Amino acid sequence: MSGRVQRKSEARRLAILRAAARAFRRLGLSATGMREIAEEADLSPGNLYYYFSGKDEILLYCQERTLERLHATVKEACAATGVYAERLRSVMSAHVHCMLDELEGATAHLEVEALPEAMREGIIEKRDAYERAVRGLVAEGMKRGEFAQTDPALVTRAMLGAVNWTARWYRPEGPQSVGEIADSLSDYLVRGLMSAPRSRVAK
Amino acid sequence: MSGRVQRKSEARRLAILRAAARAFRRLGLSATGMREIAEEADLSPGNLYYYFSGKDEILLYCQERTLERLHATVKEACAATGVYAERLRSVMSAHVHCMLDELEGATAHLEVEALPEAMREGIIEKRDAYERAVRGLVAEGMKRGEFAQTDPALVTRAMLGAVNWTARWYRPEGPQSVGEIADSLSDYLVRGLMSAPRSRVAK
DNA sequence: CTAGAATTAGAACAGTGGTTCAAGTTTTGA
DNA sequence: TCAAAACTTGAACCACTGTTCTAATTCTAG
Repeated sequence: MSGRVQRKSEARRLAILRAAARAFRRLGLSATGMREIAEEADLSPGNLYYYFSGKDEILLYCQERTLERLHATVKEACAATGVYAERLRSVMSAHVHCMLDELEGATAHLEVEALPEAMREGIIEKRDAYERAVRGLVAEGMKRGEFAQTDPALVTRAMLGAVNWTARWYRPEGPQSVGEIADSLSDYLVRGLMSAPRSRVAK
Repeated sequence: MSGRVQRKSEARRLAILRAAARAFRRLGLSATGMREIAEEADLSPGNLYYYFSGKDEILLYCQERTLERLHATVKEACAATGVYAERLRSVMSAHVHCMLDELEGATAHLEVEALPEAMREGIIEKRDAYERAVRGLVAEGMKRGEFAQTDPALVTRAMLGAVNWTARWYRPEGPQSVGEIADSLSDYLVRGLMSAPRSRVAK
């Protein structure tokens, strides 16, 4: 039976993708060459081409994997019940984890422009779908009066910018854990949506 | 007198830097080669080396210029009087303008890692000084009770992330002007700081 | 055990992009 | 007007990086 070998090969592909994601996160996308990916995945540069057609494809799969994870969490939040504030918080928190977690943290999806024209379309569609879903939560929360009335698109982009940006400044050796960052950050981002009476509390 | 020619040369250097900043913003940093910069600045590739020692130096000056502009605005806000909410809003708004404005918009400063080791230090110092100043406004607003008590560092990074991210999605042909984006965005970001009683307004 | 498939390595190739250079052209100052 | 300085050019150079290729090694199935 060839199922065995195929499964093993599939696992290897995944391992390479994870290694690539690590390398991208550590060195930055443009600074990470095939040789670095090979090094991180423990195989020779030429061997990468047995599993993937090239760097572009590796990048493509990295981005797809991450976007699918993100989409899964927001889909869950859409289906959930409860106040929108809590749902949005969970999405933002998961997003932070998705980028910073030791093992599966990924940042390659932030640079869509690095993909060749032909591959971009699908990724952009997925990314937009995610953004649309988040915006849906924001908009619905506004409609219900739970959030203040503002431009949902703009606010959504602001939130996503803030969480995406964590990849730039987060350092594992820092004082806060990923979980703490995820909590505080999502807290702040959702608080800005609240339609609380703007009472200015002096002193 | 050689003052005349020197002044003209200096102006040319500036024009090149602006052209480079435009190219960086339009094509992305790593996708912008010396040849593109030359094209945008209307001179030959080789000629760039008469004014700058290389691409690294161009990038360095681009980043310095932008950081100095940013620092100037936050310095002003620190010296100003009035509520901290308003001061912070003005800083965030200026930051957005600094990145998106038609003529002087710059984004190269977002990629410090692209600089060679030797040049990084100074830029990082400037960048951190800016961040520190913004954080100072946030922290002081908290101490005065104007803002809710949270981690100033984290919130500051969230705000900067949100404004920096605008460079990724802003399109000049979009429906909103840079000014509108700057206003709405800084509004949202500061609202999240407010220590309003968390009254949940139902329905 | 062995033939064939699957996998791997490492050298060589090719395009790209930063940089250099020698030789021109324009500008300046006397 | 003329020589020196300032400026400009375009081709050539070179290191780097994605990729290909061939030969070797490992694994699988009968």
